[in-house]
Amino acid sequence: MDMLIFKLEKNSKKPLYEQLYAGMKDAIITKQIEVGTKLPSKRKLADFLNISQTTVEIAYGQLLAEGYIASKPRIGFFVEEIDELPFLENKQPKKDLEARLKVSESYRYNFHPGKIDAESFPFAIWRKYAKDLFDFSSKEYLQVGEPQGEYELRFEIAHYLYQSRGIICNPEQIVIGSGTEHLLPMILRLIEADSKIALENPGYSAIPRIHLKNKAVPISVDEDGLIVEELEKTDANIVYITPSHQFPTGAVLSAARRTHLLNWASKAANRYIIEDDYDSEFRYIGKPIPALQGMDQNDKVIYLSTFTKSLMPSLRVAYFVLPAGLLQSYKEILGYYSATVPRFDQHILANFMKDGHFSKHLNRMRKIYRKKHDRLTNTFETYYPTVSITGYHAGMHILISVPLNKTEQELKQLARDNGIAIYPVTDYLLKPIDYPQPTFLLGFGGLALEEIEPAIHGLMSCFGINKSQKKGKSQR
Amino acid sequence: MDMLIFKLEKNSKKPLYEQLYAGMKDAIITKQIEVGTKLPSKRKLADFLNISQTTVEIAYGQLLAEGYIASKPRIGFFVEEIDELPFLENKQPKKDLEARLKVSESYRYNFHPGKIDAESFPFAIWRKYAKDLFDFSSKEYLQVGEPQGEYELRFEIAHYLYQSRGIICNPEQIVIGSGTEHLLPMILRLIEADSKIALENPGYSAIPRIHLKNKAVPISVDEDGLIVEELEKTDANIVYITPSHQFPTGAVLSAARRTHLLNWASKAANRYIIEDDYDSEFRYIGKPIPALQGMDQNDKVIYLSTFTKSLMPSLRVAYFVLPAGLLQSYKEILGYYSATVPRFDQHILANFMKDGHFSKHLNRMRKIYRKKHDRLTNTFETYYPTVSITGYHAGMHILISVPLNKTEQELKQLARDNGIAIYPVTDYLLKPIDYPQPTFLLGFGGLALEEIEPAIHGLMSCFGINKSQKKGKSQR
DNA sequence: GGGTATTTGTCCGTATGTATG
DNA sequence: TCATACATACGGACAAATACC
Repeated sequence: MDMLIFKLEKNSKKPLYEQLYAGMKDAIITKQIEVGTKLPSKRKLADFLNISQTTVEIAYGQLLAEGYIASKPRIGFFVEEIDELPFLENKQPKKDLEARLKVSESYRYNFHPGKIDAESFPFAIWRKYAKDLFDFSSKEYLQVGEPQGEYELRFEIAHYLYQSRGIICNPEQIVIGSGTEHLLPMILRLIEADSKIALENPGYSAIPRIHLKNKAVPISVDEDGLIVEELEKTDANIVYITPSHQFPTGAVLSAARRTHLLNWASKAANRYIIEDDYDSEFRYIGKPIPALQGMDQNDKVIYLSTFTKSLMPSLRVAYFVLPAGLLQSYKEILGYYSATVPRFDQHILANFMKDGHFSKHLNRMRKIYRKKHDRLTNTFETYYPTVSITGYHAGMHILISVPLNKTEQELKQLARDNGIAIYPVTDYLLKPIDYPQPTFLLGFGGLALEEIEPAIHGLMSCFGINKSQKKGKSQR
Repeated sequence: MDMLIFKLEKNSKKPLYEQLYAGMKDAIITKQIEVGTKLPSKRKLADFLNISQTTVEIAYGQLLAEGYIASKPRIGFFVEEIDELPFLENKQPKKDLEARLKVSESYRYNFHPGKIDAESFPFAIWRKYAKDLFDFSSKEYLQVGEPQGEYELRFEIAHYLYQSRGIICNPEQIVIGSGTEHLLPMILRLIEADSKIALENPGYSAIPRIHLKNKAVPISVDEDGLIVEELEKTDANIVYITPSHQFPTGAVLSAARRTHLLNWASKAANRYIIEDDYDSEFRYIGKPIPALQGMDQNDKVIYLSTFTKSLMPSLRVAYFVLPAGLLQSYKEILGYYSATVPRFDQHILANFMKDGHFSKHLNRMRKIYRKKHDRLTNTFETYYPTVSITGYHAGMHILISVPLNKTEQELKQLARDNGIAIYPVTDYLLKPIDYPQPTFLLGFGGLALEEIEPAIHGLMSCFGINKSQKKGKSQR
């Protein structure tokens, strides 16, 4: 005991027992105390160190719990044999974490379509819900949850879908997962092993890559959305579509095409429509576009959506709604899959929605994004009338076509060299399309309102496009 | 103390101590607790109810002040004789909280192999880290994160793997995702489009279902683990294996087989080994089994693991470590996938690990699970010597074979009718195997230590197996 | 060798500091 | 400022193991 010299600092921010615990653990690991040695008794050590018995007791208790020592009741504590790991020497060289972290985000202006307005997110409220959850949740939440996702969240989603999208479903039809990219393969497995899937061209780029094996069929898109007539000519039996705001063109599937599409699906048992409603929450003019799912009478539409845009990308919560007819197959084929979103997060979100914060947030964001959207389009219309804009009036991005003779990749690089990130539409092509002019996606979610104008001016100036002189009205 | 069931609601407007006080007072008045009974100590009760000692103290103090209990310093609190008040009849009817709670977990004893010991989880610490994260994290965490997962978490995992599994890798090789079921398809896509995968039989049941399309080849398992000779005779080029504790048999892949397997892999460019190290953290005798990955010289082993058992299932964090040679293909083929675990959770876990809580927790849990494991095996050895046990000495489950002439499904149903859930090994078969006796998995993670003996007695009695008379030592 | 004092881990009630809202 | 609750720390009571006489 004499050699056990611990420097305990009573005024340290670390509690006494922690210091004692750490010191002894270290001594044991480094073999300063041999295996089998009897440790000084609680009282002895407490006396020696001028601390209380309880303090020693807690420290010993911790060592005991972690297996460093063993207790023989009424005899003493003894140092245990530690499973020695032969490779514990020479610590791993520390990587320079800081340097690494700087790499990712270095753009002055980033027009990434996946960015949201983080500044306007009600972080304080979310934090409160998160904290409350950890305060009040039971340990049951540590165990594995329901495969389809927590009932409470599915309930809130069903409620939300009914209120804002006119979709009638019950929580049993909803399946929660992390990200549409991961839900889609599940849906495909559900429908049929060797389906042939039709995709919008251009379209959400991750999709074709997911399904290289299922030979994907590209279908063209015009200003009325997916060209259903073209789909009919193929032998695809599944179509993945973004009807309310086609990604990336922004086209809305016309009413005629909607009924046409539903008819197409009803003509064969193995035909299905996967409706991705990823950003329908943000629509700035006219009435909200009802979901295809709501018009479907034949259990043909699988509705897919996500909180990525409407809340935050990092939460990774997405879901699909199964038609009643597919519920049984779901249970047989996919029933064993565990939901991929941590239960804690599911409940935070469910509580957040239950108290109305989600709808409130959507209403707020709609206004904010509308302002950004208007600023963006107005800036182009006012200063750069030669740049044509498509994909108006909804979502969190638009498409611009610039009257230049350079390639999209050249222009993209040019912009990046000037600290501006833009995204060529060709990145989203499954099959080449000849665009008359270089065309880019501009996502405006991640830019502050005041940044939008300077960002556009910056972009145009590095493209060599000058401001038009007829600078009439500035913006609404 | 066991019968003292209080329903404390943390989010009630009534303070905790008030609820506790009222509950105890009620119990004393209604004579549910006899006069003179020693109440549970502050610590015990606080622990049991998951509240602080002080809270219990205040409640006891109030009871003390009102004369319901008396305090014997340093001995305990004792129920006092109460002048009975005649007008205190018919309390409000008991809420059927129990009924509601029963819905989800209707088994008295559930031997599910996926359950962990939630009671021993350091929830308070986890909660602190969660809260801190929400307090101090920036809004940047709302945006989408790195595809492979947050660097900080990958860094901690790399460190952990080095320290405890002898695996040398850097964070760039690690990919984080939610659940091994979702990571596996990614790995398969990475390696080759039309690989043929070999699986252990019996083995982790979700795997074959994931890969119905890739024709899976079952390979038998004996007491030394996967029979590599059998693998060699097939044309499979990928093998999925659980070397450190075969699921479900518990066999450890022998040293000879290990080198044999690595040799097999080195013989063709497209051969790979997927090493699932799902529960290697818990090993109760002998030295830890080093990972195959550490012995691999040819970039043939993809190491796969998860926090499901070592921390909690509901977090859904799993990861794989790519050999350096596959990094380039990863970036090309899978680089666009977003990590599926919410960034918040990734950072909570990373911070938790950084401060050493994860290793601490593992050491603690190893001890706790060892106790349960010993209790489980001792009970069988002592009372039911005709039941043979396999899959010893590691993990969170064992295998038992019962000397009965009924089918496994019959016995399973029999047990369930008696409120006990057990899991037939045949549920994990890819190809039928004839077991001489009905064989079941018993996962002991989710049962409290004290529940284990009664659970076994209950199970055996409904099977009609009597206790052996030579009840020598009860248990160690 | 049997009784007794001492040592020991375990359990306990109490007190104080601190964070939160 | 106050109520609530948690973390930390103190010192005594108890019973079993041990050492001593």
